[in-house]
Amino acid sequence: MNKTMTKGAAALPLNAILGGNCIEVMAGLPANSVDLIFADPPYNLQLKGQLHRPDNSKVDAVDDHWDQFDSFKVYDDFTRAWLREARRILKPNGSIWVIGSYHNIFRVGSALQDEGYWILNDVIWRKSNPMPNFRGKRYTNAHETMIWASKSEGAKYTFNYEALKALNEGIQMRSDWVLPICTGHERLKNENGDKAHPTQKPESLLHRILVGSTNPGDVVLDPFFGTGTTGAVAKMLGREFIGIEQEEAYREVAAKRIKAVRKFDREALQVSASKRAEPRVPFGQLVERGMLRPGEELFSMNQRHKAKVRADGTLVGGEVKGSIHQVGAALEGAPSCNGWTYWCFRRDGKTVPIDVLRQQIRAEMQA
Amino acid sequence: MNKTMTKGAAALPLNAILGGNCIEVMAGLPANSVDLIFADPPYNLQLKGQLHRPDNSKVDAVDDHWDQFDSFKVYDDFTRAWLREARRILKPNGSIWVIGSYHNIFRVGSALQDEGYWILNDVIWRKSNPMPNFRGKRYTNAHETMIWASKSEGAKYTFNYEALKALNEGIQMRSDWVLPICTGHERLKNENGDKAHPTQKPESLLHRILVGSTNPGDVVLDPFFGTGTTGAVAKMLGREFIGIEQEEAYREVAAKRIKAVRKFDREALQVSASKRAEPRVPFGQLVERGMLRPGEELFSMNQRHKAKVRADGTLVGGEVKGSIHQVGAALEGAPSCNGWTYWCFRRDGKTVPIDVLRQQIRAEMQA
DNA sequence: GTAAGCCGTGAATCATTCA
DNA sequence: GTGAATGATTCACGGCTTA
Repeated sequence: MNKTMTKGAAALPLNAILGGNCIEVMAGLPANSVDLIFADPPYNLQLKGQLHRPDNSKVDAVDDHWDQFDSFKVYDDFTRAWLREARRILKPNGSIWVIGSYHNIFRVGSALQDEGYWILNDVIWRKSNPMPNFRGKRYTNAHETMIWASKSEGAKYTFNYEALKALNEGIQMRSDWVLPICTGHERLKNENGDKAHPTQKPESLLHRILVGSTNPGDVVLDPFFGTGTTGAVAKMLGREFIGIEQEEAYREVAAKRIKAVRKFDREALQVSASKRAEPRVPFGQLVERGMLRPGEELFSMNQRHKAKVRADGTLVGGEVKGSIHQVGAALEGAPSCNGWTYWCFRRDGKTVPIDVLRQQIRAEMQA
Repeated sequence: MNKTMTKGAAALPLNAILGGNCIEVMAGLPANSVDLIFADPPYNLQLKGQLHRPDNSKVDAVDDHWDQFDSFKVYDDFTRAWLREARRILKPNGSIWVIGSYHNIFRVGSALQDEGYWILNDVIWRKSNPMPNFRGKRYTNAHETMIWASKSEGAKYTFNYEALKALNEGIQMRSDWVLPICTGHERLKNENGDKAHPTQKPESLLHRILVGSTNPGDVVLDPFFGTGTTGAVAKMLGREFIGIEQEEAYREVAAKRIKAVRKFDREALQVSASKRAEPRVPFGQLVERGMLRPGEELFSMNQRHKAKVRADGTLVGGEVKGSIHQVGAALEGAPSCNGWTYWCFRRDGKTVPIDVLRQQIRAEMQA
């Protein structure tokens, strides 16, 4: 299953789990090469010795001067360093997801903005079965926060709007997702029955992220791979993955897990497409093909206006001449108008939107 | 109703709305004197052009001068300055709530931590009726984030656990609160009918915060008072308030509003628990959660039709694609169809209606 | 009087292609 | 690169009008 893809000087190892420090490993990967990054970085701000400064010098675990400020400083430096490498690797139209809790997410969000990413949404994972607060001293910590950002302002990121709307039964997907935490058979265990990883994320979370922000064949990088939830879901959904994980024990669990995953069949991976992707049909073609006759009258959806079709596919309505969109906008006094859904024609006493004719043409094109 | 309370050198004006810049005004207030701070600072939205709805009406966006900042640096400096003064004024066991969106909340959260506050929870306000995303380019922005923090680590902050549990029908209050946005009669209007303030917060939000984090008689400071929601709810609940607001027009509206507020009598607090309809469960969630696999076949109740599940929660049955309801209706030649009771899946040789899976999810949600 | 339907609106970083 | 043309896009409520 492993492949490599050559991009510029360095090669991009696909469907592989790489060992080592994620900042160093990412530094060896080619620029502008991955479509999506999902990152679940360490939350704990008291990591001390486990963290490296951006220059890779180790933080002294027995430093007497260790205090809260140092702690934030080191965490911020670490965060900025990995986010910088991640951004270099990301394709110009790629996007990143980062998950965290109130311990670290504000540091991460600020760093994302400072490094030039452009935040698209913050999304709340609302846990349907969180651990209660036993001491009754605070609110039940029932959610985690995810940040979705593009590489830069104005980038054309992937967002499968229709697919997400379909996932949500026809209503556009919101920024709060109700999903259970990872338990039961999905939760990976060691031989001794302990959980294999303390913060294993549910596959449902990655499913929604990958369906929404990638297309089949896209490359997904996870720099804090853990037990490989990102890789497992990527494989199911026909995406390529690259995992980076420092701990050998986790790499082993992840490799075994992903090996057992079956990819969904091709038909199942097809997802509701956006109308923007449909081929463009000029209105004039309806006239050329005789679906509408020059001189025929069209009526606005609200029955308040009418216009006449001309041989070149423009309309005349009152004083206004122009495209179906221009005439519709002018008659309504609106800044814009979708002529396809605005205008109707009459056949056998019935009023039919002209969009029906466009759909006929599109159906023929596919056949 | 106004009183003053002398603390050290300066006097603490109670139940007053102070004009001027909040940083300067706070600088004139005595240290360690207020029990709670609620702050709804400018979000720094950075909006570009005009946004239209699909019906071509204009979205009345926040374009006020007070929300404009030249850069993150300027915004950060402003944030740190007011948070520093706020912390000085706060009693050692007091706490602070700050609300924001992804535009600013990460800056605010980092600043809180850097200034020495200790974050207790981040709390999500899940809006039951948010404005949709009109262009289909992102997730519906359906929530805002609040941060609750004590003055320092180890402080003995107020948390009325039992009162909140009672508010939540006997279940421990979680970090996500579902509340509607401020509309209807509660929304303050100018004489011309326009909204008096672009971002008025619902009283329900402040109600929960004040019940949870203060006791009767406590002093609540709001440095971005706006139209005085904090003051109004504080008065209802028998707390003292101090408001700071730069814009005279807002101060006038707030003063008038608060004057009309009556302190609660017990009876008014009794709110009939609204019977909620059963929560809607999108079919896609069964797929995301692995209860049904993409590619798996479903069978109609009458065994006459079958269809395949796709990754986005739509079905393919013969030539027909769409939701469980749409495909069921099409295959039956019926105008409509309840897909939940129409489709079945097979497990261990048995045929089971998919509605069983929905009931499982609902049971989890209620637990 | 009541029910059904239309209209307005809310903290929004909200387009893409072709000439 | 710039500007014009095409044409895609909304959920939950509250208030008011009409039947």
